[in-house]
Amino acid sequence: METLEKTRIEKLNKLKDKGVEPYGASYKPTTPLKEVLDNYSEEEEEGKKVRCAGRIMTLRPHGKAAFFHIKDWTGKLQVYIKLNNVGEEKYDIFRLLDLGDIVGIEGGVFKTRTGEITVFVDDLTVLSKALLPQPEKWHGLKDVEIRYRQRYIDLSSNDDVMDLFLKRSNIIKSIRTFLDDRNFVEVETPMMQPIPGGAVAKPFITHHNVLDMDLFLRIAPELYLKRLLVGGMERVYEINRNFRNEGLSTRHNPEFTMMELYQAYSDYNGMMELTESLISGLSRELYNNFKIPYGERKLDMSPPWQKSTFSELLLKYAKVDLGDEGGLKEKGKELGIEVEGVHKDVIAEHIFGELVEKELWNPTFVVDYPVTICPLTKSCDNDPNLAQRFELYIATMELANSYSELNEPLEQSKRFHEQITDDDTEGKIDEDFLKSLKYGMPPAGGLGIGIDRLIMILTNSTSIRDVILFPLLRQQS
RNA sequence: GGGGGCAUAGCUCAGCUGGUAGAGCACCGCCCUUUUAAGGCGAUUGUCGAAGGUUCGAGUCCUUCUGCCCUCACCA
Repeated sequence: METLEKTRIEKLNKLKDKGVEPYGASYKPTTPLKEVLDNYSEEEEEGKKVRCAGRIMTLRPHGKAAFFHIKDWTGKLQVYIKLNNVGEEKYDIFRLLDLGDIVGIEGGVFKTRTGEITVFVDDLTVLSKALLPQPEKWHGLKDVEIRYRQRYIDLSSNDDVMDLFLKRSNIIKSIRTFLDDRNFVEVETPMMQPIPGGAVAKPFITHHNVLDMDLFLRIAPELYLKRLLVGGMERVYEINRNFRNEGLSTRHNPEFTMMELYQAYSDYNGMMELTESLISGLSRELYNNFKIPYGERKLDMSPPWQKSTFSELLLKYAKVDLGDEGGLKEKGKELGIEVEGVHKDVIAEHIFGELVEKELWNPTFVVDYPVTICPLTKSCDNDPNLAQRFELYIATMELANSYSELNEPLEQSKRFHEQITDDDTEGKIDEDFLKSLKYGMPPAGGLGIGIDRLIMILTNSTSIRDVILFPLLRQQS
């Protein structure tokens, strides 16, 4: 409503009339509010002066004095302002403040008779006058559409949302530390690629004007990271966005954050160890426990994690043998899956998605996929039809994907060309990548972890939109 | 794209079988110098998502559209 804004603009002008600059410059140094609360001790700190800044969240005026809470991203602190103490001029300025305004305060710390640590204001500075009101203090902001579209209000009014995104940042920091400790280096590879590769997905297309050249937002960094292996960078990782022009759901956002890493002289077994150590370690770091809540249930992240082969699980939950083409087709038809002219392994993959994934609750490594659906993966020594690949499932979600990387150039070339005729995808092969392999890529383990999904698991969020600051929504008309 | 649900004040929500649009908080005015969902008194607050239709009369019933949520399909 317009009048709410209007009355605030009037107050803004009154502040200006009083010579107050309502949009202050720097205000330093300030003590984080949590620190004020943590450091307080009755004997020594009574009356100790502090300087703090934050947004006014509650306001309880009592005529010639008032209590209010200010909030910063560490916590909430009560402030007491009294006419006698700050003088009429300051107090009149204070009277023009509203919920949502950002102020700086200076004063002595004390405890009220109800026992709350409070700052007794000596000086007050207006740092930002808010023209629109914050959501209601008691219920906060619940409307998910406003929460996603105007995340700034969500963050400022819902503490748990702020906590979650700070947690997200810390998790990613921990991942970096973990990898740095294992001597990985972080790199950045092209987000705009002339040939989108490294995964099967529809890309976004964009155009470079000066070069008059179509480019694709990357669907995966894989082929570039492997070039770095060829170049001799033995342990590389990248945490960055991938873009896939496909549907949206509680588990899919068109741009999402992926961590991909490659470790020379390792293989998918090495990647399994790394994955388990990383993710179980994160759950312990966050919860001090391997048993963590997710949705209505609990997840048991205690290592070692269960390991099952693709075909075992297919047999167990779909009652069909990976080698039984007829059985797979029949099962596929039952489930309404396209089977005509489709390779049996692709059918198996779909059946797996339909019947097996939903059973995989606690962390499970699914290993040894049919090689036909793994064009970038080395096949198993004891069975050329199986690939040295695992996918990690947690809470029925595919969370990670890993291979013993195929480093044989001629075989890689052959698989690319076969895949193209099969899939009729974009029809382009990254020939430079194939060329790079001919210079010799060390055997290596590769791993991709969907970071948003990992954050979902670790923060008990059931929608990917709750862990992405600005999820994609339709433009409002 | 298919199926299901939702949209009422700035926010959180009521609104029954169709009969003059409500509450709490916020906002506005007055009182109040240790309160904490401060309190007391008073006043205001609306394109009921949009457009059509049925009806004497629509927030309510019907149709279409828009947006969001869930779900299925594609995928990670």
